[in-house]
Formats: sequence, C-alpha cells, structure tokens
Amino acid sequence: MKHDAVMLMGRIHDLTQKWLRGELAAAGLSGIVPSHGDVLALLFMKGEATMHELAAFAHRTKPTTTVLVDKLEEMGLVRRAQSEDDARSGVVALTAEGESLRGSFAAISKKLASRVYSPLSKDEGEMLEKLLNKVLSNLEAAKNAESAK
Amino acid sequence: MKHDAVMLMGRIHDLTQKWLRGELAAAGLSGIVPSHGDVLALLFMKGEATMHELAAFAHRTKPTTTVLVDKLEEMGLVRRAQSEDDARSGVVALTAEGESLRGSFAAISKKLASRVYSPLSKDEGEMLEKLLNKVLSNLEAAKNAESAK
DNA sequence: TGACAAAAATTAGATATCTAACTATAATAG
DNA sequence: CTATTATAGTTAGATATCTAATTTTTGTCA
Repeated sequence: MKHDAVMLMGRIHDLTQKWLRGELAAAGLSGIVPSHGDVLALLFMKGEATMHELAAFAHRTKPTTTVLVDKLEEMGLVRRAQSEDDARSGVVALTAEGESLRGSFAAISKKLASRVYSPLSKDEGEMLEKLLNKVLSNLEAAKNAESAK
Repeated sequence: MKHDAVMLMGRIHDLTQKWLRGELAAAGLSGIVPSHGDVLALLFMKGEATMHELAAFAHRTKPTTTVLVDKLEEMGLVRRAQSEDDARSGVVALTAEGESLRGSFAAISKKLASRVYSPLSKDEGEMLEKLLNKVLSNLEAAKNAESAK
C-alpha cells in the first residue's frame, strides 16, 4: 500500500476540473467554471433558491457564492428577487436563457461520468463510490469532533 | 450507482487540504501550504533539484513553482544556486533550517494517511488505490490522446 | 558557422477562492 | 418592549493558481 490516495484524488480532481472548463468553453460558455455549474444544477432542480442554499449545495462560502451569482446575473442566466417573507433574504431564479442551457449541462455531466467511470466495471464503480463515501464520512466526522473542541 | 465519484473526490480533496493547512500552522509553519510541502518533499528525497523538476513533482506550473520557492527562500528553508553546466538553470537546495523540518513533515504526512485510511480495512485501502490508479491512468491517456489532436 | 528552434526560468496580469468585517433584518429572552 | 443574539447577504482584502509573454541560454541542422 502506497498511502497515496490523497495525491491520486488531487490529480483526478485537477484533471476533471480542467477538462470541465474546456467543455464549458467549447459549449460557448467561456468564463463559466464548474462552481457556476453547481449553482445552476440546483436551480435546474428547484427552479429557485436562496444564496444560503446555493452556497451549501455548491460547497462554497457565501462570499464566493455572491460572486458566482453576480457573474451568472451579468450573463443573463439568472435573476435576483427579494423574498416577500424575509427582507434580509433574496431569491435567485433561472431566466429563460438560463433554462435553455439545461440540456447542455446534462450532456457535459453525462460525458464527465462516462470519462471517469469508463475504465471501471459496474462492480468497481460501485466499490469506488462506497469506499469514497466511507472516507468522506470519516473525515467529516473527525472535523466535526474537532470543531466541537 | 450515483456517478458522484468526482464530487466525492472533490470534497475529500478540499477537506484534506484545509486540514493540512491547519496542521502546518500548528507546527509553526503558517503561510506554508501543501504545495510548499510537495516542493520540500522532493528536496528531502533528492537534496537538491531544478525548478523544472520541482514543478513536475508538485504537479504545478513553472510560474507557480517560482512563487513557491520564492517564499521558501524568504523563510530561509531553501537556497538557490546557479548550475555550473547550464547557465539557464538553477538549483534549489535545502538549508540547515529546511533540513530540520524533515521530521515534522514526515509526522504530518503519516497523520494524514492515517486520517484517510482509518475507516478502511487493509483490503479496502488497497482496492481504493487500485481503482484510483485505473481512473487516473485513463484520464491521462484521454488527455494525451486529445492534446495530440 | 550561423540561424532557428527548444528549454529554463521569471514577470505580468487575471481569476476563483477564502477569512474577516460590515449592514440590515429577524427572533428571542428578561 | 427593549436589548441581545442570530441570520442573510455583501464588501474588502489576501492568496494560490493559471496562461501568455519575455529573457536568456543551449542545441541542432542546413
């Protein structure tokens, strides 16, 4: 055992992120990065969401999410509105132009999965997910234990 | 199968990087990030190396490596010298102070491995490495095929 | 040998991300 | 009811990274 799983995951992460940027640019979405894709992914599912929800879903901080949504708004893909119940809170929703990208994003997402899983059998793919979930759960548990001091 | 291995690896990568920064800071090395650790790791093995070698080993670009080495030099952990054979080329070497950190880095590295592998059996750890290597090899092959047009 | 391509490194400029601090509103407790 | 605390979001400032361009030196080939 080489104990190099962290390094291997880091490399895979780098390569997939870089590939995704290329695919997005090729789809006419240059300037859009994977994190923007995560924001849009939640909107494709829910129609609209608060900044708080988007940040949690994309695993980014709130300031980062502000910047991500700013960019998507400039590009005309989403629109901000005020919540009626809570004056602090805003709601982000897809525009028609944003909605029109649903298919492109689904295609890129499918292509990514196929790229990563293609060298694995069905059993191996399932095993990989199981092992990664184990590792991740354990890291999150350790983190929570430590932050609770 | 959820086809979420990429997302899982991204999360694990984020958490381990953040944890590493905390450990480095706790060891009195605040400002040092994991990439600096990669640079030092090669120097611990080889004693000295060119910028080119360091960049390849750390999987960073040359400009990034320049910045990393600048910082380590400011902190007094490494020293630059000119190569005798090739006037273009420099050689980066550990100082005594840099060398003195070998033990701390080894300890952190061991702690990281234990953190990640602890929820897995020996067989599972080996399986995870095997699957990650398969995925990574395939991605690198695909990338090379594409960049060769 | 002399021009041109390849290689080592740096500089310049851009960007995605973070933490910390701030503003404004809502909820809660005495 | 008022004072404190919590929550939603943005702004400000810092940093690690990248790509593109530049400089300097080496190697090659006609």
